[in-house]
Amino acid sequence: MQRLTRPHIVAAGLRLLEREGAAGLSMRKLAGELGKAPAAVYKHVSDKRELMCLLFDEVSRRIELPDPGDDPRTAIVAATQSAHRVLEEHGWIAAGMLDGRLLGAASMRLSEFILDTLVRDGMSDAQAARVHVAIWEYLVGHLVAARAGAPGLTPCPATGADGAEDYPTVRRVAPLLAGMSDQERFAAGLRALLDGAFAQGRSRTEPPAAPQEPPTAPRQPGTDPGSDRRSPRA
Amino acid sequence: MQRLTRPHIVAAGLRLLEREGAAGLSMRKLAGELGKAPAAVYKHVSDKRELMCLLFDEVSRRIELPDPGDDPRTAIVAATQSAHRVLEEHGWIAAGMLDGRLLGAASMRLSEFILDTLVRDGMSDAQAARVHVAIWEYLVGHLVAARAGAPGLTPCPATGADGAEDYPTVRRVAPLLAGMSDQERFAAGLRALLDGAFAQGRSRTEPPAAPQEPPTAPRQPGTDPGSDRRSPRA
DNA sequence: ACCTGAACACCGTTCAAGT
DNA sequence: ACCTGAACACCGTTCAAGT
Repeated sequence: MQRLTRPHIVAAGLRLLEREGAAGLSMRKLAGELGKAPAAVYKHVSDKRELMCLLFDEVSRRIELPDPGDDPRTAIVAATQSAHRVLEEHGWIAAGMLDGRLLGAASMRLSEFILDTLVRDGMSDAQAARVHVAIWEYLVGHLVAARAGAPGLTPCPATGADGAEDYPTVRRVAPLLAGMSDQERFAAGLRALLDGAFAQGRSRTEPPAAPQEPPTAPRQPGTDPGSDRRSPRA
Repeated sequence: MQRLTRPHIVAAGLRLLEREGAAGLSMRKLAGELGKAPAAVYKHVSDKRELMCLLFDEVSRRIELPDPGDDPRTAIVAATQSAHRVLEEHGWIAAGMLDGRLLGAASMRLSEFILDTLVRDGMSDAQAARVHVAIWEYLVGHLVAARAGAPGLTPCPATGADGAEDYPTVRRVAPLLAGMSDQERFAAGLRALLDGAFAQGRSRTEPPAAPQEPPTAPRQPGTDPGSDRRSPRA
């Protein structure tokens, strides 16, 4: 009866996702939810991936950015924690994350905030880029790993990993994770990452190369790290 | 002609994955690759997920652990870098990561190594658990995010995120990432994470709570972090 | 025991045809 | 313009029946 619009589609998609999870969203069910034929959706959205982008963007809009006045570390932790809280409510995001290109306008807001805060604090553009990506990767990893169960805690059956005798430390330590909230673990890891990054940024301008090179890692010769000059506006 | 065995199935699965990627592996194609009917596979493997576990375990076996003699940080970076190198060769692992329970015997080896190294260095069991999970999450995040494209670099079309005018810092800084190798970025982020974690471990035994609480984060009252005593063997 | 054929209940996507 | 019906080329999984 109603004419189909993109906002309708996005709303129905989120409803379906909330109700049935990542596996419950299909173009066919979405059309059904809207009382239309499957093919009708394709007049408004080119792809299932485009739909996922739209949905991710809608959710990302709810990420709150704090006042950047404080300590840069504090501001970045707060912004990233907000992103973590918003995104972890939607389990399907972790699943969508890896067919790629989910990033949209709303997630760019977070990136801009983090990068700007880092550079304003005096970090070089190149170092800020590195730190920002590391933060994003840690966030993504936390979201994905939280869905999958902590490592060592929940082994796959039928691979000969009963988890017990051969791995005593895993066995002793793994239960300790149960008593910690996800939020707290995330914040602690994030602060560690930032503390380390700020310490790195203070001691050297060049990307980490010579000091404490790990023994197994082969050195790659021709990887020019590019311009590592200070930003002109800092 | 040949009788079907689990090793045959695993080998064929890896072949298919290498040839066609994550989306190219289906139970039906796998059966076809082996010259059998789809249903035949289910006599040897209960599930597609069990198959994925078997495949992940096979690949994880190739992770190399260094001599734990050196500096704990160096040893952990080397082990995790080895895991990174092994796992990033197989793009399908990122995809498989999040229907969960992929962890098996081979990935437990890495967990045991990291936890053991941390505890042997004098870290409390609880702190070691936290740091280990953070490392794992960063590794997973890096694998997933590398598949998806760096944040801010490759926005989704059709969300109004052309990436240009509203996000000047992203625009200026994003290209700098292109000149850095994945390996180097990963190692840098990992070292930052570890540096921060070791610094945290040195300054306090309790999980991070009071100092520099971010403004947006609501405090959760009843989250008992559990026993944080030293390991008896350290 | 091990395997096949056939089916069940789904997918994303396309396209001629209708209104 | 917007939508429907029907189809194409797939999925994972099950199960009676064959050898």
